[in-house]
Amino acid sequence: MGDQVSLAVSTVIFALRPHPRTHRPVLWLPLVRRIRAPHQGRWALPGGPLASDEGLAASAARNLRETTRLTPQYLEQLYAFGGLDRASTADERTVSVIYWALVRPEEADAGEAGVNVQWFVADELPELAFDHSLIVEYALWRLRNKVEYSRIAAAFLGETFTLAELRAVHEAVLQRTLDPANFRRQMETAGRLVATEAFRTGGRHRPARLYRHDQSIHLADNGPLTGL
Amino acid sequence: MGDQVSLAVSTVIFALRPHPRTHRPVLWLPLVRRIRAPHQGRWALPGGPLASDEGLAASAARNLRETTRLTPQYLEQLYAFGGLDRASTADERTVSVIYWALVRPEEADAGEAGVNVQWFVADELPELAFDHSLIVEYALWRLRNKVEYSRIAAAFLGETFTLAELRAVHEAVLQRTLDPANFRRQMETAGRLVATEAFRTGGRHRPARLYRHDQSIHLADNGPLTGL
DNA sequence: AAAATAGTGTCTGTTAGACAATATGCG
DNA sequence: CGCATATTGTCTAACAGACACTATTTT
Repeated sequence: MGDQVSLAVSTVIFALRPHPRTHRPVLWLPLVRRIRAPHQGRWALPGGPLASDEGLAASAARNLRETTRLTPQYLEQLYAFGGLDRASTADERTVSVIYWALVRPEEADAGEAGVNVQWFVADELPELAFDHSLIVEYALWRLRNKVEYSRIAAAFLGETFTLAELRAVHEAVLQRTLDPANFRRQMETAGRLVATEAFRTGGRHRPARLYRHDQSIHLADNGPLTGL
Repeated sequence: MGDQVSLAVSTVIFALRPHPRTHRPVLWLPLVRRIRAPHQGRWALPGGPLASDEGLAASAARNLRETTRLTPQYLEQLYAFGGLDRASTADERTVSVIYWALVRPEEADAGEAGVNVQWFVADELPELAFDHSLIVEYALWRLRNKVEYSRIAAAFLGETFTLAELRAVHEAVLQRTLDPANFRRQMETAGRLVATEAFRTGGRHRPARLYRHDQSIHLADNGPLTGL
């Protein structure tokens, strides 16, 4: 005994914020500084051991709330990592179930929650603890993939939004500009948007119509349980 | 104490075999009859507790070998299930990491390995133990999805194969007929096939060219580790 | 020659992308 | 009015699917 496998849950939390230099919206994520060995002092994904009385997703959501004071708009399981090579200085063996989440930073924003928590631009991360650099890379790949065929981008926006706002989210995630005309048609063809009668005014230009997402369509597959 | 979470690994194993009535190739999978409570007597996915000295995928492969005497041609993680509602009569809490695998039944075939192991047609399963019916449904969905954009179908075939053979695999997985002309062009366009100089003779018709898969292309993403 | 599958050609409808043109509120 | 973005229109290349047609081997 003593060689029991322990189970942890960690989460890659994405939010959209302006880049400090370019001021264009980019992906950020919060990391936690490790205060004990192994990898003491390095930045790591927020997470912790799975409590015996909570589900995997619930554990991820709780940890997210404790780390950032935010509520996830979207939460999906990413992968379970359990290789023997993970814990570099290990008597103990840990399997980590990783989730990824999208949040709206507006809500509690710069509260900067915990003292050992700091937000980083997702594409400019330091070397992380354990295999967390690899995990973040994979989560980014999944997000960039999924934004193209699901209504996941909604998680970064409010109840209603203009097509330009929605397009800005896609552009930030995909890191390339999109043709406004073609983007509009793709969204219309996809049939996930519902036009409202309201318009966004205030710019020095023609007001844009506000849309909302069709609530009758599930946001995405949160695993085999909810989605199809 | 005593409320520790235990970790198990189970695998959905797919093979192609003729349907007992129609004789057309369909998906089969092996199940194990439970010999103890809970769900005693019901059929369940092969699996077992994770040994502390083996990785998750290694555990799945070992269990697959012990259950079917077969070597997986393809193995990928499906999902980690850890809801509190899983174990129906539980003092204990179990999180299951599920893998899915493709095997070639020709190899050891009707050995029918263990005495409590039986193969079933994937679309004609009885009610399974725990949430395993849901899990199989999800695995089928993943397989049917993936066959359309990866070279996963290769796992059901030998080193070389005709386009008709490859098409038969796709048809069996997708459960619909495919146009031979269009299928050929799609495979050629995808660029994953390499034509050999050999032909398959023996039918009462024109011989068909044999192809092989481009080895330089990874089979698929076995998680973030191998694939991209 | 007849059968049967291998393999090619052609047509149509849909879609992604590039880019031109028009619409309209705001300063 | 003129700017800036919203919104619509048009054209082309690529692709999927339906289906006709030709090629080649076995019996």
